[in-house]
Amino acid sequence: MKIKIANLVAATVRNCIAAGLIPTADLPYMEVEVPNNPEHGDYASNVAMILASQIKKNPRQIAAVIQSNLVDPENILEKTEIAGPGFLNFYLKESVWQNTLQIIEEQKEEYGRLDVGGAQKVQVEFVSANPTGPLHIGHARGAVVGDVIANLLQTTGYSVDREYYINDAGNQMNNLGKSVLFRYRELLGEKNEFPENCYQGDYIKNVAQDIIKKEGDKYLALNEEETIRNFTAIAGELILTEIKNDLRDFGVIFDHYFSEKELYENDGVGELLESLKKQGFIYSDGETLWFKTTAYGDEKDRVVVRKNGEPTYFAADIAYHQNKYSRGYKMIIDIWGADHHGYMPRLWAGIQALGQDKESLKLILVQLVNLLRGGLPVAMSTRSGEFVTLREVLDEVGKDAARYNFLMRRSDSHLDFDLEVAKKQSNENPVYYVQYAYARISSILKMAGERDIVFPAYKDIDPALLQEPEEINLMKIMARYPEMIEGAARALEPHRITFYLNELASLFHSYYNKNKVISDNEKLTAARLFMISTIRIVLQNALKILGVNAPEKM
RNA sequence: GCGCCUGUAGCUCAGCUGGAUAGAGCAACGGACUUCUAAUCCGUGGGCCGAGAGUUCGAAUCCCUCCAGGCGCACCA
Repeated sequence: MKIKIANLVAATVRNCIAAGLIPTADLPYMEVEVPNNPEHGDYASNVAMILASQIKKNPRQIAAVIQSNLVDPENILEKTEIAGPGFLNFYLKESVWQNTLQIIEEQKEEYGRLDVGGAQKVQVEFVSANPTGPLHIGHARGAVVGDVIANLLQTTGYSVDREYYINDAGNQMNNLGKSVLFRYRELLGEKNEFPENCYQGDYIKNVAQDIIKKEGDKYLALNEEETIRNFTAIAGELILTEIKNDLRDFGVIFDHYFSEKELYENDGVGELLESLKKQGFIYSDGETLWFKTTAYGDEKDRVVVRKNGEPTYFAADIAYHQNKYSRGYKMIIDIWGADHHGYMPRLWAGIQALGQDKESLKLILVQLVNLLRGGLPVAMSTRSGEFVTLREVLDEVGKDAARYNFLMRRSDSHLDFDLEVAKKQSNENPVYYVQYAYARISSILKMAGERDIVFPAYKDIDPALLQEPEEINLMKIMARYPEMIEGAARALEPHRITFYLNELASLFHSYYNKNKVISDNEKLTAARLFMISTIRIVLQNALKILGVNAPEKM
């Protein structure tokens, strides 16, 4: 709808320029938007003011010229007004809004599905936590944000893959194996001091226990180095399986798990460094190899091969991103914890050295979660093993409330997550507010069925009966659903959906309290049943993108 | 010291990439269940948009300088 108005304005301005009514000017970049104040029309445009500054004329005069020459081939305008400093306000015919009821009913779960992406290949990489311990609350936010961004892009016509990068190569994995070995010995009665830099969490004991159960004490007699390698592999495998299970129960399913280790095994890193060296991006200071990231705006160059001959994480990461591009992705989205922001210029430099456009790699920072319980901070420290796991959050507050809570804020704003509030089934918890609207509609439709009221077809209702202000507003906001989705997808901002849902649910609850849907008036009942059914469709489509359930009953 | 993010109602946050009189939820206060679900609704109060200068028809939004909080500044990942 917004696009229709924009096109209509653009066509009019072009006509006016061609007819000499407006002194020659470029067709400006202009805004068509929904005004804050509904008294300013359904849509408003600032063209006249933009043109005014270009050609130095009174914006209201220009607006008047545009207004009197408006072309409206589809006859959707009720009236237009010139207001304020020179806004053009457009009021649309009610039939336009009523017509969206039919569109929604016809398209059902397709309503809001767009093809702005043109099937372009996109990869979203997220979570990517080291398999050295279970996922905790901090990973959960990134998991939901990544998942919903992927859903959004999918629904707007991109071909999306979700990928998890397994950092299974560094020395933190070696520490994991070591930690398990210590617990293993401990459980088998050997006394030893547990080293500082090892993982303290109870899950390490569980892994050791598991090994004892399956293979007994045979590792006590074996070579330590080899045992650590074995335990690393076993523990990594077990923990990764747990991570996958947690994510699955959180509603997050990945298409690929990409192993850093395989990158080395296939010599991706070595080949990459070789080719970058030929292009002059790599130099040696005699002991280490440096990447000239300053060539692309990084504040200093970065080491890619250490003194001891081992490539750094950064080297592997460039190779990884080269691999991504080689798989044909046109847009690559990485979701990171905000504590990694210092790493951004480095990676952008890396992919530009590969000949890729900086714009093709979107780096999204998700701020850390501030975990509370009843208003008081919950202490968290990974190393000591004191942290709230994703599993505990799932058990305590459930998937829907957890996901919704993480989606209620812009991802670059800090988020307080209060376990007590998230768990409460009350008005403090917005997820229920939205779900309740869905359940209420379902309940009304069910009631209508029980009273043998046949659900009407669009041709059998008279949408002009929907004259209540709340009804008009409901139709308007539903008509804007696709625009909201497109905006959220373009900006990669999932939180816009929760705000939209809250508004739609609020309008519905208000309407519900004021009006009866099922009444003695058969025609009115039919029209209202039809409308609330379309509300239910929109609620369902939006909730589906969020990965939150839409319950028939609550 | 340098860099990134944040600063909007008592609290938690939106504000659609520069628009018109800055909005929600919670909390506070007062009302509405014999009714299609009260996990709801209706009403009332509440603001130097961190501060100061600047850009222009127009700034919470953009530029600059400060102030405050968070996070980074590895041959860790």
